[in-house]
Amino acid sequence: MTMFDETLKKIKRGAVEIISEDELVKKLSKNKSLRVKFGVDPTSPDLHLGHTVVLNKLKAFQDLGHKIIFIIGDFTAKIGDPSGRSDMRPMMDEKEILKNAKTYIDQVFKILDRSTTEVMYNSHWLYPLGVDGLLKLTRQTTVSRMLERDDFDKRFKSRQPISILEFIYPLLQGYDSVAINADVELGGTDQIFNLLMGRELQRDSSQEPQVVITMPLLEGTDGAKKMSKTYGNTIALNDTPKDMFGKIMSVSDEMMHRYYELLTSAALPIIKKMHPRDAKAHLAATIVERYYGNETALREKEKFDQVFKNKKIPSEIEEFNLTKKEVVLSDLIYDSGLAASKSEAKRLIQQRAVKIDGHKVSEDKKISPSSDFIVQSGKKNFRKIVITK
RNA sequence: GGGCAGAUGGCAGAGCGGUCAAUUGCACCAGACUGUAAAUCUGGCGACCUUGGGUCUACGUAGGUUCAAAUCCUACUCUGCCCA
Repeated sequence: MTMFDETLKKIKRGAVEIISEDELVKKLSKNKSLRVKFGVDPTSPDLHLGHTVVLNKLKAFQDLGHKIIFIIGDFTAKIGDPSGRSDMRPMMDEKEILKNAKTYIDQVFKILDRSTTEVMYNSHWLYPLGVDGLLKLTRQTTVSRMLERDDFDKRFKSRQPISILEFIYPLLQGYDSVAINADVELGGTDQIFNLLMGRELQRDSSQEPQVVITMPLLEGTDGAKKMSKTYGNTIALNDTPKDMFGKIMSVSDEMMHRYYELLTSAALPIIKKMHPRDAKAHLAATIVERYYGNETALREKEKFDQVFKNKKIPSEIEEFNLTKKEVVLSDLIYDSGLAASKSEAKRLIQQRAVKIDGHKVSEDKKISPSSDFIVQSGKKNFRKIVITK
């Protein structure tokens, strides 16, 4: 196998579609550094493992000596990408967008190499574009072409609203490619339409159209929908090591293999032979290690075993200062943050989910503790109650 | 511009004058079991209280009818469809 074949193999690994492979080969064989575009709209402050599927691929490009153009869609975030959506997005506040953008960049560099990455904000060219420029863009495509899109088509057929604004989104994302003269653009499979729009607009501006590479979408912890903040099924890069580990452990056995496939380079046949619990623990440790280092990963694994396998009380527990001499247990549970409301606290007691120092509590009652103690609600929530006067 | 239909809890979606804090599914929480926070089964799932009971807030918004409204009426807002 030649060096070139090796390179191509690295790029193709895991990719769903490359449009077109011939063009990619042509671009690669020029032997110059390619401009690889990746854009994200900072609609929420956290990147999650779903994003890393593509980020890992970007890293691969980077390792091969290419330049990553990381575009923060501060302008497009205001519109909201309709891709894969079944409803309209709310318009976002500019301040919030910029705040999110900042945290995005920090997180992205947990994976990408800072020195060969260029970060750009698409408001830099989209604001100056103006209404004239925008109208010119809108002439490049037609309503029926837009309606060919699966997500729009579904919404149209199920009589859900689609605003004109959403039609404009793909044009703006496509224009980003023109603005930075992209050679390659990466994205999830749900992005295919937007990515292709870039090719079209580039052609209209007599640029060489970008090669489009799509990566699979990672399902969230629920195992059904794609990982997305809106569904609340994410594992975020900014999650604490504990949450990250725990969330991966809560994934179904079936999903675990999918995560292995898309997030690690592990050999799948070997994983399938492992005991599911051990395989999952290994996956969790591998991913935590990537973002928090080897030591933290080992520590989290130990803590997890301690709490869930051996059913012991964890070594580190959040503390709550109790100032009153006497307190109703349900109030204490609510005050210390173990329950969202007093009703819920009472319910937990009724369901025999509450333990004090390891002993099940059967009814709500006033307690007047003389020394510190540990309250547990359910299997995973602990609080150390510290008496303070 | 005209006509018709719709807006219900985190989501989907019942209810169409009192028995509705609102069927059901998903999500979520808990219990049992286990190989883990997998799977499965069971229970719970607005808030507050003097808790086998009571009070308050909630079915797009604002009013109205009624002893009583998510359910009827009016206006408004938003959405879809049809006509122009």
